[in-house]
Amino acid sequence: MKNLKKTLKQYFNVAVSVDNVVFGFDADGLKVLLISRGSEPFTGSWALPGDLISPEMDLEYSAEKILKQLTGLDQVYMEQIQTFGSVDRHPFGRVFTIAYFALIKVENYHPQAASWAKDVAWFKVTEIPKLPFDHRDILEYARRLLKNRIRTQPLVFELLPKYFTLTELHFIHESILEEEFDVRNFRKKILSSGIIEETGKMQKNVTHRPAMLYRYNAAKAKQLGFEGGIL
Amino acid sequence: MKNLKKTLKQYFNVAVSVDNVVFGFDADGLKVLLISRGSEPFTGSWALPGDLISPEMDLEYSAEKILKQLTGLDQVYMEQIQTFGSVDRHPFGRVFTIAYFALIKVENYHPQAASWAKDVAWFKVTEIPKLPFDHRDILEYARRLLKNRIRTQPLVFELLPKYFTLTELHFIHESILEEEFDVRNFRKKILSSGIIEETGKMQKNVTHRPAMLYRYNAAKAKQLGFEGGIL
DNA sequence: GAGAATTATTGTACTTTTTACAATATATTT
DNA sequence: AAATATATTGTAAAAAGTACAATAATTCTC
Repeated sequence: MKNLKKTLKQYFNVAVSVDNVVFGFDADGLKVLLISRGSEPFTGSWALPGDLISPEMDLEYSAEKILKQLTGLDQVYMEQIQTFGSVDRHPFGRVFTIAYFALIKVENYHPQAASWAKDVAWFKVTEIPKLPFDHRDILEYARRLLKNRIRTQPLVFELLPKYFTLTELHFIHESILEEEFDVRNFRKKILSSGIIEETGKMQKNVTHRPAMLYRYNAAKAKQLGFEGGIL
Repeated sequence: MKNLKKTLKQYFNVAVSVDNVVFGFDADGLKVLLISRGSEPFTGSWALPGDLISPEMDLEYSAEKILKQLTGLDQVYMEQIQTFGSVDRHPFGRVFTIAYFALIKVENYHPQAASWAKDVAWFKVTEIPKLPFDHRDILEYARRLLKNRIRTQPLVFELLPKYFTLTELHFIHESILEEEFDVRNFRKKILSSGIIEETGKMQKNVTHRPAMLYRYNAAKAKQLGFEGGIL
């Protein structure tokens, strides 16, 4: 047993971190939240928000905590996407990182300083600066995953405000899927699915014909089980 | 910097393991490979094949190595599925485990002893014994993932022999999806997809009308990009 | 070797879903 | 009042999905 313990010791010699890919959406398209690193290594570089995990903290909780520190938001849609474990991905030693993605409504977003973040900013997914570690790979992986998920799960509603127009819904699908959809067919399909409902309200302060506002009907979506997805 | 190093030390105090969910398929249905543990903790218990990762070994390589030791197989379809990181999932300390699934052709399988496995056996996915750690959760997660993937990716061909009958292909879909498909419609659809092709060969040594043997056409599947999947 | 047993193979009509395509409506601005 | 900007709506044709049952080819049994 003594021997076993000694052997074990060499394994308990690595670290694990969490990195979050935080997606947001506005009139400009799909965005990702990056921080300017406040600690070594790569201090000052734009990077995915992440941190090492304390040995006494649960994995999920660690991911949520980072997001909370950064955005002040709780109860955000998060999903674990992949663990990256190349031997040399971190200059300080062997660090596995577990990537999560989070979808937030930009309207609710309140940036906050964090010990590990000197600055925070949204970047269009098509205009990402050079990133340290393997963060670029992680981000691309997250984009692919989001793209794959979006057709079969109602994730877009995590990114849109509570009330939204069909045009916004249309645009977010086109942004994420990088593909165009016919206006009439899109509306027909989304409306006949029953997962969104009219609110009776209209768009205000726009310089053109105001659109009707819709809202997501989570109960209906759940009831339908979302077989086959939205589009 | 000295201070930083000291702080870091408390993080480099965890271990990471890999656990593989190895699926196989035969006339009985979908199977999972379990080992009888050869080391502490839970020695002698049936469990998922897995091991701690050495700090100097890449993640992917670790997962492949375990499978190789166990089955003698190389170049097997493997995919990372999820990382499990509850604080108390391992009695020896904080151990994150990264789960992979592997799909193997039972015909190629040659069981081998490994230091961490006293015994190896296939279990029907519907008849799994009590498992240690959170292996039950991992297994169920893998089953769900396989079920979701199978409609949109040609994974079944990783589980079937090189030459197979349409009845086998039909049965494996029904086994994994836990759902029945009409024989005529199934055949019509799979054949019209173009991803399998006739071999001209027939089944032999069967006690009834022999079936035609087909083979997967990977080139065609790739060319089609598999939009929409098989079923 | 005739009939039984077992699995393999095939088509058609109906329903549903997807696709292609363009004119009109409602608001603000000039 | 006209120009500008975006919102909203329908129809016909094609493709895909669904429901459904009879016949064919082999071995086995007597």
